[in-house]
Amino acid sequence: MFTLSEENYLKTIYHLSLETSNGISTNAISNQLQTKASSVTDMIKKLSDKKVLAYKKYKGVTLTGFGKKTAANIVRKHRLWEVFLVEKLNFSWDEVHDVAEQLEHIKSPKLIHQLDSFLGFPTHDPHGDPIPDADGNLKTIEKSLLSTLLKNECGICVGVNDSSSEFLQFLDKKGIKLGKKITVLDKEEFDNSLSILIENKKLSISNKIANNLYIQKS
Amino acid sequence: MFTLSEENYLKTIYHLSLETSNGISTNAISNQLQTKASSVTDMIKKLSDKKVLAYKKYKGVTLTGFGKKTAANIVRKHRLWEVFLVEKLNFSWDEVHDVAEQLEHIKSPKLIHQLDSFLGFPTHDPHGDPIPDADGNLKTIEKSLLSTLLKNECGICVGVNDSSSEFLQFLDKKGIKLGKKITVLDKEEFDNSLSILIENKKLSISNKIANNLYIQKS
DNA sequence: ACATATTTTTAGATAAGACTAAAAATATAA
DNA sequence: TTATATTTTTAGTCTTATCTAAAAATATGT
Repeated sequence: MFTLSEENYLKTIYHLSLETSNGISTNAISNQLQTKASSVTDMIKKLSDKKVLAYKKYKGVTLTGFGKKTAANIVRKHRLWEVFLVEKLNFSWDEVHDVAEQLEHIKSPKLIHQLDSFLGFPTHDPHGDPIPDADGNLKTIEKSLLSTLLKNECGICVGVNDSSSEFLQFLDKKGIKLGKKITVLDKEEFDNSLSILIENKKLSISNKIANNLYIQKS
Repeated sequence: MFTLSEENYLKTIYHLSLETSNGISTNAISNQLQTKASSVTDMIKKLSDKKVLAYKKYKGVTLTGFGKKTAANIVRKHRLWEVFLVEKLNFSWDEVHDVAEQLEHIKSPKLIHQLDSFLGFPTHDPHGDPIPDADGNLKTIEKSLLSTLLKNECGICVGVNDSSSEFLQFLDKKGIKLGKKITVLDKEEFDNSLSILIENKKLSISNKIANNLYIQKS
């Protein structure tokens, strides 16, 4: 069994592992968790004693198979709870993160199995992120940043790269929702801003926004 | 804000306060929480510094108004989650306690408000215990232990005194559920056992059982 | 009422998880 | 390749919540 802290480290290392194929450095972890590198070293030792991390001094860490599964299960819980909050309790997608951050640590296999069933076995959370299955496997879909689309290309909005409430509220304000079709009308060389079409409305989108919206090309 | 431990002490003291009108002794708390008396003394000091307990050395503690409200809110969360688990996730009433024990510590006023609404503003948990309202007020109903009923008296089964899974499973096996009408057909002087009628079936009930079932007389 | 028993508190220790400061290892650049 | 910068680890400290053992206060029984 893992403590709250151990679970938070595991989850962070899991997320970092999905972004890089190398080992995860002490500093990368401490940046993410807002702790000091020395605290990370301590925890790394504990987690590698518990067989969830492979660790060689000064060489960073990688998750073991067991560690990957354990971490994926925490992420699974987090995302299922997010679906619950949005679908059943009328939370908006920018309000769910902090609560799910707490709920993900509840220990009850039956609870998560029943919740999954109650929600109709969802495959993605409200931000478009995939929900790992009970074995910890992730089904990733083909998606591209909106900023990589060329003029006249189009696709469905399927996810966000930044899930801060500021960004999500900005999207709400602009009427940009997951599932909507987006067409790139024009690209501005000068500042990499885009002119897009969404639900018959023309919008001007900065590069910063386009770099944080995922599109499934169609 | 209160830590997990602080919340558990508060909740325990709250429950003990409902049973006795006196101050709560250090030993009573340590028995309930399975900790040592010295640990209780430490925590009592911390909680009285935080203004939730009134404390005089060697004299036991009582909850302040603020403490009572804080504790009632934890109990409110516990019982709402129990309703959720039984009504929405198909848990049985003997499976909910340990999970609710974890869920009660989730901090989100919106979550609990929305959950309450989602559940249709329930007034009692699956064991018949009243759910404190958002201000911490408890509405207690008139109820008596089955063992105090006289021959030929009857009433509705409205709660349990012992909510261990052993006892609850025993009730399931006997077909005794909350809401059912129970009539005392006979009382045995020798061992204080009862002969009762429930749903047209005659059952023999030991004194131990009758001492743990609450009846609303009718 | 006084000796004994019980309860409660104090004092000091431990483990987890964080920290700071300094040392050691590794990476980078002239 | 050698000096410098960066990263990581070690060593030691702090806080929270627990513990044991002993001291102090209160309660009980004859």
